[in-house]
Amino acid sequence: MIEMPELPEVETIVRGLRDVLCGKTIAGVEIREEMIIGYPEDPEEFREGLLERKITAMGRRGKYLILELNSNLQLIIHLRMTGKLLLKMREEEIESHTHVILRFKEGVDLRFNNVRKFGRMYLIDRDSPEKAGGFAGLGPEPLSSEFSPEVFRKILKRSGRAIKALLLDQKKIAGLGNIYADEALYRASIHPARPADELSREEMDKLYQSIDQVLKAGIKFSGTSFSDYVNALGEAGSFQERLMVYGRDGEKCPRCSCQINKDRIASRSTHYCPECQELP
DNA sequence: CGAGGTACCTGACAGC
DNA sequence: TGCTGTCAGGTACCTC
Repeated sequence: MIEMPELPEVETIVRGLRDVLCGKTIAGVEIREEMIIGYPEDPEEFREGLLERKITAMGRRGKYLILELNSNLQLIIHLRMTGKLLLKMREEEIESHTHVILRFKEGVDLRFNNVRKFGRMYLIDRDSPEKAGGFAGLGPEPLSSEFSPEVFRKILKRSGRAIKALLLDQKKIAGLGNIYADEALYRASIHPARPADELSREEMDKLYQSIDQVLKAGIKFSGTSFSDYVNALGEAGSFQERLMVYGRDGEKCPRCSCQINKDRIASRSTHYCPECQELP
């Protein structure tokens, strides 16, 4: 199981759940913590809306999971900081911090588990994405063809904000979080506090490539797990072993051997090498 | 529009 | 041991 998911972790979760859940019908919904339900406002409406619905497909957009249901409905899930989706047999003991349980006719449970209760579930009509939090306002999907180097440069040129803040802004680019933003900036040798519109064209293109590479590598290694969890398929993510700067403050930079810094930039803890990622 | 702060909530960990 | 303060991978909302 994976905690605190960014794009690669959510993608890993979707891949692990898709084959198991597609075609299954929701026979019961247990809401143990109402604040998790983001839409409809009435949790009972959420519960009744899900009953007898079949999951027809699963996908992802940014850090949101999408469960396609019949009757033109979508169940949109955002795990925020500590959310997990656990696939369990109905008779298995319910873990603490389990807030919503979808029970399938086939005897399987999908359990939404979330220590900090920041995560949300939205049941919406497919044509009303604006009801699912920031879902409708997401920027381009970084691993899709719509996200070209040209599109990326335009986004950066329109803003004088710190590049790190821009990378974390889901309205600009969907799916990057604090880990992968730091890792992408390190790979591109760009200081996180640099104003976005002051990067050279070469730096912008290098950062574009770094984002692509770090996200694909994250997916390849099934995401980053900081605890000894496994995903729905029983696989543990291992990308934490390949992080270059995140969580490695005080250690030596793999490139130049000077000490990795941890500072507060764009109101977030930010890891970088002061030597390779110099301010001009 | 953006920056910066607060809020949401709980647990882990460091320091005393 | 236990108290206190700080921190955590995310986002929404507020004010300036």
